[in-house]
Amino acid sequence: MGGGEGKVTARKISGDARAEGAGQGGAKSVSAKDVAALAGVSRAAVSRTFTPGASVSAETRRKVLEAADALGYQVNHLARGLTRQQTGIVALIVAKLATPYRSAMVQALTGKLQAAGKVAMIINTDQEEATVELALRQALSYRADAAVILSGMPDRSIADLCHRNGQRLVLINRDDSLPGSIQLRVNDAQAGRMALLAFLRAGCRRLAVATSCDDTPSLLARERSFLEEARTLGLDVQCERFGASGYDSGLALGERLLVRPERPDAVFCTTDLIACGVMDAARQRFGLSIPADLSVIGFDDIPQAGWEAYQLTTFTQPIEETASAAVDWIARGENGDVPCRVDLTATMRWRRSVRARQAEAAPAG
Amino acid sequence: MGGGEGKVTARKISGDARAEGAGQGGAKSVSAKDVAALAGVSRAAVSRTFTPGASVSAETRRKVLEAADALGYQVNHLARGLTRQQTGIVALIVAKLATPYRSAMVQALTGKLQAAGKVAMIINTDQEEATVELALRQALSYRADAAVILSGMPDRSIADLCHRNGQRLVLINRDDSLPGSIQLRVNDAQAGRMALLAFLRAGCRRLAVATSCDDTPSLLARERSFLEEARTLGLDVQCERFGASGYDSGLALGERLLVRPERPDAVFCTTDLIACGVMDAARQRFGLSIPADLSVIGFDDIPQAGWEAYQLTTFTQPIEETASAAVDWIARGENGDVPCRVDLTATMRWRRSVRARQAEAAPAG
DNA sequence: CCCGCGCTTGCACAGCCGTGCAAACTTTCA
DNA sequence: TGAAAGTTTGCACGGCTGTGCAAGCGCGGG
Repeated sequence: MGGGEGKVTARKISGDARAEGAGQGGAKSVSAKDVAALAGVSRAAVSRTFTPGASVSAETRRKVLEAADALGYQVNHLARGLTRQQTGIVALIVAKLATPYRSAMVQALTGKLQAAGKVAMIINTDQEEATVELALRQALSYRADAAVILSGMPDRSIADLCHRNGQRLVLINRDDSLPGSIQLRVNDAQAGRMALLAFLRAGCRRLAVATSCDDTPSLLARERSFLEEARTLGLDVQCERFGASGYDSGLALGERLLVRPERPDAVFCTTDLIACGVMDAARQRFGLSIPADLSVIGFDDIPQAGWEAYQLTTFTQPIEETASAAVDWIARGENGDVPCRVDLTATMRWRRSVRARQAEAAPAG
Repeated sequence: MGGGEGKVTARKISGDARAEGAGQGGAKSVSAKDVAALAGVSRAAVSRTFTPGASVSAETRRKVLEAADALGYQVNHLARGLTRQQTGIVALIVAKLATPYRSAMVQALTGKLQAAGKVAMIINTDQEEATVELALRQALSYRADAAVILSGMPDRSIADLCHRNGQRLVLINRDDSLPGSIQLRVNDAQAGRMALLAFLRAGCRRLAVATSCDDTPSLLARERSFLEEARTLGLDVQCERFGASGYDSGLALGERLLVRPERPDAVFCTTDLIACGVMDAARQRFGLSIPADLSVIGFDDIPQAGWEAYQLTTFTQPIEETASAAVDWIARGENGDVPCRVDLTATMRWRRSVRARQAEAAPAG
């Protein structure tokens, strides 16, 4: 095993591989060693060529790049992540990804992460077995730099585990505050109050809330703030709760609400999907017209809310801002252990699902 | 420290690690070495404990698991991927993730990949700079076991690169066949013909196609098969093409088509989103009623197609089957270099956007 | 009592990369 | 021309894991 040139690992790789990669199986990927052998330099030279700011002569660099190109070499980020503390991987923990709001958020996050030189790994918690805890452990095992939690809520002990392992946590609209994490929140409570006021100004009197059985903090905050504001003003509100927060639930909620003797003339839906269902129930099954007979306000401003068939007045989620805040915090890195909190605002988006102000002044006017 | 039933005191460790972590950054995660030290065994014993089928005594195993639990140890998948040939990472290359069809597909893929012990990495090609080539190189640099291409089409040379590096390719509805890859296709062409026949049976005579300027193979196949079948039968079809394949384009397409003197009474839309736009244009801007005045058929069967406001007759994408086929092929591994192709069928889903058969017999019998 | 056998366990190396350090080389200046 | 300064390069190690190999250990059988 002398230092003789018998160590030719990359036996005419260039020619062979170039000619036809279909040699056989070939599950082995090319490494820096192969490139070094082909270029006739040391492996360190290869490494330095791909490390910005390292000292390599132009000639060596050229040879290395040439060989790398011929072999199709890509630096192994996994091995690089071993020595560096950064893998560049960010785990996105999410359930019901196919939902319009969720998918828009994931799209924004993946795009911005990529622009920041990171890469997103999706961990799906749709199956019951896949709890948030399991998801976080998986993220940990891939040494993700950070994990973004879009669904569910991690146990405090698991969060500690992440923190101890140097994995930072981004909580989007979760209500607990954890060490070494950032919390991104939207003004759900304020939105609930604004919705109520909007209905009152429009002259609506028989108010209702349609929401799901999911106990997501955001949904609860929207519902509660609406109800509380109403109670403060001495108004009664019918509240109906059913199923998951999707279109079908909205349909069912609409039927339940509109069949009542005291038929509501305004429904605040905690989700746009629910709102679309309620609107369809009102129109198709009760022959009501919107906003003349029924005013509806939703939340999220999903694309469908802007469709001609709905023209739903709603609250626009600050998706881009949220994603930017998350990615900035992740990319910034190293900001100590103090939990950080960022508040973002969902702004009201007026369309045509709330009737115009009535002649008579609203009490809250 | 003798090994005499060392009941590991979790509290002490945790406290220690906590303190250290809080000291500064604490980006270091716990490794097998740490666990070995705490458990009083060799590092190899730790490794074996977490390797199914390896030889470890019950006693050692217990000590290791206890220590691992106390420290919150997770096997480093990245380092494991170094020695094994498998990283367990599968790259999903996708643009416009927020689209209903795409997000549903990604949800299905991530779920099934996870169930198969893999994990999905999302590479977003929305930005112009992020071409499919770049995406594949990134996948390569993370040593993904496979890459699933949902958008765009890789150059042949890049595909060769992947192949040479042992990265397998899954092409979903792409038209090129590449070495070491699997191609999943849907019967777009058949669907186009079926749509035409459905219109004819319903007694429609003034046929039209609404599609986008995207040159996705699937969309082209749907459009062309519809047009060709019509020509075969000696029928004339108006074809309008505009923008990207989203709702807004559908709205615009509807306006362009319906303003014509020869107003169509049937429109085949190559996408459900386009179909929803066309329907809304017809109803809101031209006061038409569907299906009495206009029949519409879409493609994809996105959730909105089933909403009360649309009740769109369309073709159901075999999303679950496609995802299963992809994941099965990926998990199966090692199936030689011969390109593989799987054909799946999108089945027609009848709803209420095509009018019932007219009394007079359609020419196509 | 001794030997062989099976189970455990530790050593050491491989897998891939980045980087400190020292040696070798090039360039510049006196 | 010689020396000093600066640049480039290779060696070797560290980061984390899996695993072949051989040694250690306990145990049953002759």
